[in-house]
Amino acid sequence: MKYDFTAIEQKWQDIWAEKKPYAAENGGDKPKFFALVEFPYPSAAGLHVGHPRPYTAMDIIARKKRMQGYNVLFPMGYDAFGLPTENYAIKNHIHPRIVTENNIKNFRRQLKALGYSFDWDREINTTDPNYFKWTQWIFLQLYKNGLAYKAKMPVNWCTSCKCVLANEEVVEGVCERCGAPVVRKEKSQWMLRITKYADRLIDDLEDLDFIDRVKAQQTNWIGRSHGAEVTFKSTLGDDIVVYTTRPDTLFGATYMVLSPEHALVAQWMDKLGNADAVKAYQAAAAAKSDLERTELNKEKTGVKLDGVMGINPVNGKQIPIFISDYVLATYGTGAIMAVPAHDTRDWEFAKEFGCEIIEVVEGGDVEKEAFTLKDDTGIMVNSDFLNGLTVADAIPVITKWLEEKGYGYAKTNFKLRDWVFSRQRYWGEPIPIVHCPCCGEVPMGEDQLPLLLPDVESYEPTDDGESPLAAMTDWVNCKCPKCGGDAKRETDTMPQWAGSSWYYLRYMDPHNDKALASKEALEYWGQVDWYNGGMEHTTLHLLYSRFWHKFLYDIGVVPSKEPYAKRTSHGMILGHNPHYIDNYKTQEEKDAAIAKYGSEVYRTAVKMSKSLGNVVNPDDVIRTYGSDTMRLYIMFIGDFEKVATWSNEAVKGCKRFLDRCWNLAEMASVDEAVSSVNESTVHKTIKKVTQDIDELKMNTAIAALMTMVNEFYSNGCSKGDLEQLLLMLSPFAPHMVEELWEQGGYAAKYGKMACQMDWPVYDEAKTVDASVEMAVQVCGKLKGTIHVATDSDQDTVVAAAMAQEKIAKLAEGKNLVKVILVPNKLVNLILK
RNA sequence: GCCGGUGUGAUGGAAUUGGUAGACGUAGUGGACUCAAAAUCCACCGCUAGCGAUAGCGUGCCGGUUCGAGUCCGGCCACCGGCACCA
Repeated sequence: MKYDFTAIEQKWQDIWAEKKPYAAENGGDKPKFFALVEFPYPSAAGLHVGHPRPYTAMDIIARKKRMQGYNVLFPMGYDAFGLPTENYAIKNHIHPRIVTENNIKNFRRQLKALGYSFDWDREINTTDPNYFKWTQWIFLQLYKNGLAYKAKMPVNWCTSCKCVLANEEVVEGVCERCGAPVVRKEKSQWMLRITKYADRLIDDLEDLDFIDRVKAQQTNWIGRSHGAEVTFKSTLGDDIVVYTTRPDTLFGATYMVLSPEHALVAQWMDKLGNADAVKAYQAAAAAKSDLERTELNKEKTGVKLDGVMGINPVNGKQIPIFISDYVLATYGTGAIMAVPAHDTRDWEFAKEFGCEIIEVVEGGDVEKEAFTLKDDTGIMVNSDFLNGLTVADAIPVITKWLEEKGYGYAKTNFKLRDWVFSRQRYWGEPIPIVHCPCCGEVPMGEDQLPLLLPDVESYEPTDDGESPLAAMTDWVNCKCPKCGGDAKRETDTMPQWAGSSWYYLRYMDPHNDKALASKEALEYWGQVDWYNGGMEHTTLHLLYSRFWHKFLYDIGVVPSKEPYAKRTSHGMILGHNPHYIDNYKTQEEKDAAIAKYGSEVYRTAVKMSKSLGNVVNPDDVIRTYGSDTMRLYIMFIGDFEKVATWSNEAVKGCKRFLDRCWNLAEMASVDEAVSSVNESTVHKTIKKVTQDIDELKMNTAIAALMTMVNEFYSNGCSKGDLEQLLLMLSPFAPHMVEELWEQGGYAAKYGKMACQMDWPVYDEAKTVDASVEMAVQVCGKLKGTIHVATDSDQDTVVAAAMAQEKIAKLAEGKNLVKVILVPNKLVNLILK
């Protein structure tokens, strides 16, 4: 029999579609297990080889859990709102709904071709009105609880997408998606008060089984710092509130800096001796894009305000006030006290502008550089009642003093900002708010949801920053839900992250039209037990959905504080670099490549991209080798968490392995028991594979299966041996296994598919061999090996070692002073 | 600058967490089968010296702890990812 993978894979995919062995029950006696992978954005390009990596890994886990007796929920859906679809639609004059439909069809076909054990009856789509009805419903709850609000503020504006972006979507001053420069623009925007959850989003990480780098990245992003707010007076009588993490250094504050946008600057303007210079600086700062701000962060610039001084509350000293764009309007109070002796940025500024530098912590040379250590090594000086204290001791003393005098109080600050939640685009969930001339902002009635998108011809973005929906007057004009008068709809839509912030809940009860999911389903499934996804979502989707979930918990919708019990992350799949330096033969070609591509030429692997021509299409791999080979290879490629480079050569090894398994079926003897020669191999392999799958070490699990097959080839193989192999292989290569299971008569024997069988269990006693090979070391150096009975005692082992000619020779004329025995592993003889 | 991570043969990667470094795969070499090739099967495959048994070296670099270090500690170097004037 030939291994006709194309026919076999189609056959079993059809059977699974019909018999639904992967359907999850909402209840029952079995323990539940909710395995989740990030649902894809259905792009026009189709599935990339990067997608199958996490999908296959979680599929293997889901399949094994099912075989271990769990009721497994392993769902799939599409995160289908978003700009690329809209841009594609505009370019090709096709409605985004049609584009989305086509893309989803293609994705579904590709996912099914990979044989994933998704419960397809639970498929969801964020652009389905029955779905986004509940996205809008959650928005209304956020609104009613004061967590959604409209505010006029400077926002990130992508010059190419013509749309605002969240802070999380701006990377190094450019748009995360299209790479165009991002500028700041004053706009009225919908905001979500994620900052209210900042503390909980950090603190609750502790109890979660998330990989450390995810926790660290979220903690850094939220950026909690502890310090104090201190009120300085100005000589004009105003309060200037600053935030500092170093209240201990207050006596070293020799000047103040306000951000150029600070309200006091405008207030003081007509009293300033140099108003023109101040205005010019403000204008220059406002014109800078985020990119320019980050690029220009070396040289400190600023303007001193003539005619006003600050008064340091600890000593009444008058100190100058500057404006400078190194102080951000959006963090803390937008104003700082500058302590040049102990802050690098203040020190640089002070040197530039000739400000006084007063040392208040001993230990550095503050004329040469700022001394910034905040630990116990520094002792306070020049600080009146703080003198002699360590920094750590001084902080509570000064904080208490400030509180007693009414000058300030302890304060915690965060880098995290509220989430800019509106987008000036068409292809997103409409925000269900009505603007009424009499009643103001009015939320739509929940019974009016979903608020559908208008079906129109043109939905192109506008240059003036208005949503394309604004031009659709029939849709915009409506009645106020409160007073019934003429009103207008909100025309901005929600960002792409809205639909994905709660999608895992919908899988629990995807067809419910009364609630986002029933109470019973939410109670039954509880949390996602294991969620795998990309690191790039750590401070976007993953953080956002934790925030929404906590809110839903607070209003009693969900029973758990956190959505995901466990989070793992996969590395990217790279392609070969066509411009790698060794690909060029002559020196001239190499030099030309370096000139053209720079340091890129030194990388062997790079991100796959159309322009580099190194993209691997899963469809091609499946056509050539079959999807079982594709699944096996993408798991065998390397450490799951690290980046890996696709190799068309190495795929063959996995195909060969499956061929060998296929041929083994014909070689197997009729004996239905596990054969005695293979018994320990089989039990060892069960142990190894069972453990490795749970730890996401699919590469070594596959290696163990390969080793076992190699053993079968040398020892011979019984039907019983083969049965164990098929069971263990079934999560990895489900199509071929089902076929061999059927052909080998196992299906008839048990009346079940392989995927419905119990996962094999090992007997610890049978994993040990009768004899072992042990290493013999002399003074820690390997000198030979011996074969002894398993669990031999020290005397036996030493005797066996000494019986070797080479060891005996080394021992000649020396005393055996010490023996170190690692049972069944090694013996180390210390000879002197 | 701060946070997180990585560094092992020609190559992708293993190593039960302090115990025989290089499992498994790819590439390569030799052999069997074949008119031949592919496929398949068997064997070899870290470096240096030697016909050989063998000896020496070997997990980015330097040092330390230990009977024993890829693994632990101290100090460097290189690369990757994230954040970045956050007071």
